[in-house]
Amino acid sequence: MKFQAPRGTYDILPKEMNKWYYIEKIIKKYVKLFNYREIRLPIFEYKDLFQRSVGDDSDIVEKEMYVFEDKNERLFALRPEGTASVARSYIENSMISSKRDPKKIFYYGPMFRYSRPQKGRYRQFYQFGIEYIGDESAYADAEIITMGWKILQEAQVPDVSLEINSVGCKKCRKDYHKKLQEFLFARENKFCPNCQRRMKTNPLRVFDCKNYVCQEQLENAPQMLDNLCEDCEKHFDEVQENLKKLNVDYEINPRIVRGLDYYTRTAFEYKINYLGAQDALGGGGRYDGLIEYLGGKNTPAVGLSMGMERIILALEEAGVEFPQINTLDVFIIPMDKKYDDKAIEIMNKLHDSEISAQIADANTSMGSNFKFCDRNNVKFAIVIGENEIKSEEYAVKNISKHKQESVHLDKLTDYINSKIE
RNA sequence: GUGGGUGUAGUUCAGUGGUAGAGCACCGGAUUGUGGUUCCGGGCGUCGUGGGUUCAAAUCCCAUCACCCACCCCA
Repeated sequence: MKFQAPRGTYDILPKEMNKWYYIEKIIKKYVKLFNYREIRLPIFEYKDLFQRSVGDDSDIVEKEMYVFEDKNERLFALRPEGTASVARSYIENSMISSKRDPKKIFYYGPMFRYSRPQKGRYRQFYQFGIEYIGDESAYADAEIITMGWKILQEAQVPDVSLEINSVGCKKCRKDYHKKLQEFLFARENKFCPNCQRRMKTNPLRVFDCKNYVCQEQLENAPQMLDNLCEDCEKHFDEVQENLKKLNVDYEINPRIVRGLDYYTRTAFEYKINYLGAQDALGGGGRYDGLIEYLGGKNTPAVGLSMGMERIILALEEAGVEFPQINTLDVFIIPMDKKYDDKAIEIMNKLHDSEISAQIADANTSMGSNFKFCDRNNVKFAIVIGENEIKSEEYAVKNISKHKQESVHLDKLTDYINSKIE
C-alpha cells in the first residue's frame, strides 16, 4: 500500500514556501497598518453553525461540507469558511463593539470543501480573511475592500478587477426578488433549462448564466441596484465615495451575488481572467444580520476572504518572480574528517552570533560542495584544510561573487556579519 | 454531483501486442584545495493500482485511484 495525500489535498513543500511567505508578509503589513488583530479558531465547529450562517440551500451546506460525528454522536463539520466561526466567537466571548470601538479581526488557515478538485480548487485550501465588526458606516465596507485591493496590488497580481455591487437589505431584496421572478417567469421558456431551474430556487443566479440567449433576455431585467431602498442606495453611494478617496479602482457589476446567504448590501469580488474557470481571487461583503441571527445582539459587520492558492497561481501564471529566501549563510567545508572538530567549533561560534551555518560532509568532493552552495543560495563557504589549521587564516568564499578572502579565525564572525545584511 | 482527457525513471515525455527508451536533473570522474562551461561514465523503473483477454500486455478490455479540462459552484 502506497500512501498518498487524500484527493484534493497537497503538500506545500519547503521549496514552495517562499511563495507563501511572500504573500503572508504583505498580509501582515496591511493588517498591522489598518490595526486588525489575529484570531485563531477551531478547524471544526458544530455543523449547525455553518448550516445556519451559510444557508441551508447554499451549495456549501448542501454538498460541500465535511461532516462527521464524534464518539458522543455530536455532528461537526470541518470549516468551509471563516466568517461563521468569527461570528460565533464574537458572541461567545462577548466582544462588545461599537462604532467607536469596532472589533477588527483577521484569520488565516485551512478551509475544507468537498468539491471536485481542479486547478486552483482544492478540498483543503488556505484562506486569509478580515472582519470589521460593529460599524454600519460605509467607511467600514470601503476599508475592507481597500485592504484586499492593496494586498493584491502590492503582491503584483496583474490585471485584477474589483467588482462591487449592492444586494440590498432584507426589506428591499424581498421586494426585488418578487419583481425579478415576475419578470423571469413571464419569459420562462426563452431561458435555458439551467436558468429555468434557477429562477425558482435562486433567481439572482440567473444573471450568472453565460449563455448568450439568456443574456439577451436579461437586458431589460430589473436590477437590484435600481430597486434599492433609500438607505441601501445611500450606503452604496457612500461606499463608492470612500473608495475614491482611498484611490481604489472599482467597477460596478450588478451581477456580483456571492454564494452565501448572509450577505446584505455591499458585495464584491476581486477577479482575474487568466486562471480559467477559477477567476475569483477573493471576495466578501456586508453581513449585518448574521450575528443577531446566530443569537447575538444586532451587530453590523463586513468582511472579506481571499484564496491563497488562487493568488499564488495567478502570480505564477503571470510569471512573477518570487523572492528567494536565503536559508544558509555559511557552509563549512572540512577537507578531511580530521578537521570535523574544527568545523564544529567554527559552526558554534557562528551560531552564537546568529549566523546560520552547516557543516559539509568531509568525504564529498569540493566541487560537489560548492555546487550545493550554488543550488541552495548559500552566501559564504569556509574551507578548512591543512593550511588553515596551521595559519589560523581561513579561506572565506563569497559564493555569488566568486571571490574569496583569507580571514583570521578570531575575526570570522565579525567578517561575515559585516558582509551579511 | 455531470461530461471529456491523461497516468511510463526525480522531472518532461517517446514507445500502440513480442528482451522498457531519450532530454533535463542527479551522482561519480577528467580537475586528489574550490562551483554555474565542456567531455566521459552511471537507470531492474511493481510502465498509477487491481483484475481479465492472449503463447505473449506499458500497449487490448473492465474496475479503481489520482491529476487535468469543462459544467455546477466558488477561494
